Amino acid sequence: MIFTTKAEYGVRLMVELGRQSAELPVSLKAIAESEGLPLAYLEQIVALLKRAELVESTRGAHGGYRLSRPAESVTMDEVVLALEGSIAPMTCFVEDADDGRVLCSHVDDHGSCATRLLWVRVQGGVIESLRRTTLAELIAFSQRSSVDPVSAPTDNELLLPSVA
Amino acid sequence: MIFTTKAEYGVRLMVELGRQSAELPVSLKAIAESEGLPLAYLEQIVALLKRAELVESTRGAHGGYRLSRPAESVTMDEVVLALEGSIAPMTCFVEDADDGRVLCSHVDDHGSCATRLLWVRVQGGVIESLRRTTLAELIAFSQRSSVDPVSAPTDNELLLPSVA
DNA sequence: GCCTTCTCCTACCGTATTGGTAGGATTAAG
DNA sequence: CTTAATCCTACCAATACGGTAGGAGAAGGC
Repeated sequence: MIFTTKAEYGVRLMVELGRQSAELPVSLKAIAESEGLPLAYLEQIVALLKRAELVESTRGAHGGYRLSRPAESVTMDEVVLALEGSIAPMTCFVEDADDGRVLCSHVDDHGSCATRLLWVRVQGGVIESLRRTTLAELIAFSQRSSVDPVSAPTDNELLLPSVA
Repeated sequence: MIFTTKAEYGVRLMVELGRQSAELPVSLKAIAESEGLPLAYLEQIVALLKRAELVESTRGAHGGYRLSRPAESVTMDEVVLALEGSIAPMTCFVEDADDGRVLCSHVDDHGSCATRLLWVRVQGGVIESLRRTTLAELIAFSQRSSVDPVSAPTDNELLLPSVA
């Protein structure tokens, strides 16, 4: 599995925020109910989004969360990165902050382990497909399928960005 | 993390097999020693590769494993799929064998959950980057960097297939 | 004021998966 | 008949995942 439920719930949370008008904040309770997700867990997840400055909050009664920026300018690699912490294909893929070297258990024998080429490409593929997708696209998609479930697009259709 | 050590060790195992001449089999013990991996664990992993008919084995003394096909014709999506079982971005991404429908906890309210668009694209990105890479490429890469560690290519170089 | 509705913070916890070990049975070469 | 290998299956410790629990602050409504 590539992503955990943090990414799943967090993205759905962002979509729900985007469906509302950007002015008045939405409470987590409302989102938890409409999405059928546990409130206490959503609280932890939204904290990650706030730390990344993807959402803003107002406390107290009638408070809640709203998007910091318009959904069109939010790319999903930002969102998923904030939620998952990193997008690494493999445990050994921990970049050292100093020199950016990729650590690997097999680093002493060869210059770099044989699988490095592969994981770098995979990581690139994931990040690129995330970056090509904006939050606005997901919001449009969710509205489309909720209004008319029958017109749900095929997987092939999904692979092409709707904004060419 | 996208992949487990099964994929890591399994790919390295395939690379080691490819480095040898394809005729005489290589024992797991030799690979375990040269790669510094636990033998008993490698046995389980190579069983996955054998089940997928990516390697063949001969039992008894002087036995071992060898590639079933030339490394040029082996794409890494086959290998990783055999090792990991599936390449799914999310828990809800379990295709039912019957109708291929993607299950999702949120499937009852909307036609499909809002994140489906995103996960389909990510899955496509991963599989595509795996499929563009052949085992032969990894073998060539491992020989290159073991002979001359200094000439290790940059990450940008890695992103482009060496066979255009 | 003070009650309610929110965000915010942190500690805990059951369960499943991961990353192995252990022990043996089977097969073939010398 | 010993040795070197594949094969098979059960077990196990640690970690991460997916939450719960319980509260402490902040802002409106009355």
